[in-house]
Amino acid sequence: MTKSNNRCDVESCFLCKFCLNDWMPAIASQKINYTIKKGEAVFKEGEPVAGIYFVYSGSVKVHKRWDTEKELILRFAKRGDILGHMGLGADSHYPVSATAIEPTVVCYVDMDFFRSSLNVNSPLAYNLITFLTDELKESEHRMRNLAHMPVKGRVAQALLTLNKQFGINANGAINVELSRQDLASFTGTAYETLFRMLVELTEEKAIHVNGKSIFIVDEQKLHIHTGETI
Amino acid sequence: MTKSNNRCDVESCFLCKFCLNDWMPAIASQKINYTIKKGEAVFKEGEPVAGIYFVYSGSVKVHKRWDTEKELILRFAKRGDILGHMGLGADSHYPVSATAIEPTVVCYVDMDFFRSSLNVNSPLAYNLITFLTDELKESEHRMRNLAHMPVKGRVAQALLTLNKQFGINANGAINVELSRQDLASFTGTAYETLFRMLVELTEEKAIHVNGKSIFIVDEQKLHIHTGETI
DNA sequence: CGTATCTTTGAGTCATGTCAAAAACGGTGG
DNA sequence: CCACCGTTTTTGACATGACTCAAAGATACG
Repeated sequence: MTKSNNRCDVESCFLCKFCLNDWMPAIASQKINYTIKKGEAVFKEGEPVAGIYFVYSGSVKVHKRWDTEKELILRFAKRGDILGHMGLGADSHYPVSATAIEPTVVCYVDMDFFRSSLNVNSPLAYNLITFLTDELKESEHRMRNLAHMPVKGRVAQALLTLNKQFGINANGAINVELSRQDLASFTGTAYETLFRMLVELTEEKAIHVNGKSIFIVDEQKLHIHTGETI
Repeated sequence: MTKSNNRCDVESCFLCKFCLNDWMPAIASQKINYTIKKGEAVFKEGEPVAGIYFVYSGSVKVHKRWDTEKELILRFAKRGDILGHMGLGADSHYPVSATAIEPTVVCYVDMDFFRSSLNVNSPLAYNLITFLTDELKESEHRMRNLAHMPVKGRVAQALLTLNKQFGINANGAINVELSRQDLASFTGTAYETLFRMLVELTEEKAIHVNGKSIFIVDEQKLHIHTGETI
């Protein structure tokens, strides 16, 4: 995790939207950039909260461990996304870990400073409220799916989510390099089970797998398993 | 759902904290009270968002359905708690239902009005941010548990949560009247499975069941199943 | 006192996790 | 270029936790 002072300017980042305005130069001056290697942590579960991060480039997985050997990946963050906002709550320890899944640059703002910015900048606060609400919605949605949706549907759901979040690359494959283990953790299932499901979905011609690349061939067939209308 | 205009004054409600101040009489004037019968809905999944609710008395379950026959109870709300804050997000439809589990009075504020209050009242916005963050934390915690924790542990966890939220009554039992079906839905399991787990926990002398009442006898033994240090 | 609802128990099935091992792959150094 | 080693993928067999279905008690209710 190496430090630098590049300014960042991300159209989709709601902090940037504010800190680039003339009337909020204070935030910009507080920003620090960190470069993070693949597999390296931005912060770890249980650590005291230092600040809040915004992804400038690369991608990060946000995960929570269970029983030393198992983990659940809660979400992914890419350019423009926030990390560490859970540090805003009552407890001053991160309840999750954030680990880069490819070389990543994040922009860091001290939590006290961010907190006071919220108090003087209501559009920023309002944007954060909308963001948190949508996160909560998504989280409760996935919670219900974990409770009631069979694994195959959850795999389908995970692929659709990744497709939406990362888009497709030049070849038409979902544009993330994600290990099978991580895909399993994101689905909330065992490695081998995930594997079998990918084979089944391939046989149904819903997806096509080539090495690490995954292509969504027929979105409708995935939706059948999620049991959700689009 | 019958309408009235009682003023409410709930120490633990963060809206009340603001709307009782002289400088925020506007909110108070906008509040409407609704009386809701047991089993009646405050709002239903899929309905267009009208406003935000605060529980004045009684208790409400917040739940999300799956497949017509199954549901997951996400949380409970009692005196002072918010309902319908998910309406603050991008989509203008409630993603969950809220149903009274006992006779309840809620206080209603129109969403547009609440939104504009947030813009002019930064302490209110800041409080909401803290609240949403803690909700999100809790939600992701339960998400991980649903993915990895066995049912017995989740039952234990559910009982500990209920104990914490509702406290105990004069007899020492957890102070909610909750159907077994609802307890199962809160745990994210089938009715019969929940039942067997309650029997097992009773045999282990971790809890004691008497009719609908549940007593926590040995909190430590419950914690063993949740696998979490206190 | 009959009907409906909820509780309790039993038995069977199935999905999913676990374990183990073979096969394929990728890199490294001689 | 090849032999070697570590890692990831792939497959098979198995164990079991949890859900389903069904039916018998119990309790509430009108």
